[in-house]
Amino acid sequence: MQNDRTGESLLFLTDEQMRQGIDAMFFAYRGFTADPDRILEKYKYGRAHHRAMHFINRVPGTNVNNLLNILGVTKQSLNRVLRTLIADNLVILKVGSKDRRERHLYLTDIGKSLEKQLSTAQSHRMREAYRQVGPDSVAGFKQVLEAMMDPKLQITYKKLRNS
Amino acid sequence: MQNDRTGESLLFLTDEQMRQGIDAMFFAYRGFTADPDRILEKYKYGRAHHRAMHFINRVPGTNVNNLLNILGVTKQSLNRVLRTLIADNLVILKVGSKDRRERHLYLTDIGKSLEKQLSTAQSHRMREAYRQVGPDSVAGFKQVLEAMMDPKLQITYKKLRNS
DNA sequence: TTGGACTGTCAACAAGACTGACTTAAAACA
DNA sequence: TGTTTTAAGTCAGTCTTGTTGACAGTCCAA
Repeated sequence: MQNDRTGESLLFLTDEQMRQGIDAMFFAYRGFTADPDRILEKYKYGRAHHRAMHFINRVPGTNVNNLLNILGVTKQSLNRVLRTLIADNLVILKVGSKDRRERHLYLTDIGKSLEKQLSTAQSHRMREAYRQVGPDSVAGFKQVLEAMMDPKLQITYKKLRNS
Repeated sequence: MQNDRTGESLLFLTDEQMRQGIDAMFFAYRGFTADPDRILEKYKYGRAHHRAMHFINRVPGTNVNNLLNILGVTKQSLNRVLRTLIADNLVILKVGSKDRRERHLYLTDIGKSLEKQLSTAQSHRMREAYRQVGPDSVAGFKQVLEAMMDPKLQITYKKLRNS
């Protein structure tokens, strides 16, 4: 009764407290995307291009289908973005050697350098936030985020950490 | 040297660790929006309508300019959304009594009921995540989110908590 | 060896964001 | 009082990013 306040205190989370959490997610996500967005504007790319580059970098050689599952968009939506990235020589396609239906995606050196620029900007804000709050809060932050994901994406997320 | 690991351990956050944080924010935000999105689809509304309703509920009687600052979109963008919400009798405008140029925004009873439905769905996932990780992690989660906001939105966020 | 399933591409369209220019009404100022 | 500023709404046009549906090439198993 004294300890194990976990269940107890959380049972009494009010609507107001939950709404504050919603506010926080919304405002924080705007901060999260703000810095890369400014860079992307200069290159006439959008957030979709950033996400594609981010995850192609995270999973080099991924095929299109796998990337679709990670991003959660339709084929056409991704395809439009990939076409411009390929045309601009930021991404290259390689036909699968085992299964020639598959296209494997890689960042070129130019692609890697833009991705680096974007992730540096995005990480900078996150790193500064981490520094302000300290490691224990950071651990809590990641735990809540992970618990909020759809189960399938939770698995994807764990795979990204291990690869 | 033993304690005060704050600076020390965070100085050594690798690129890989930061990229994991980026993955986590992206996947968690998809979870965050997934449940309301499913409800909104039934009513032929979008995320923009949800955000407007959420913050009109948070700041009843807000004027349009204030809502624009909170949402971070343009007048035209918000106006399109407000027009449909007003036409459908989810939101009402009231001419300001002090300054008759201003329009104050309120949810109608119908609006409140849809907002309640959306926030219940969205809170449900968050509450479950909170329950899984416990109160300390939740505190850390909120601290990091707050630290990631733009300074202006940090102020807005604090105001929402106090009102 | 052929029919079904799978991988990726392309065309057409819709939602929701943006900019820029303009109007109307009301308040503030000088 | 008359001019300027502010709040809100509107029109027109564009861009990004999402959607569905049809199609082409490839693999594999009956």
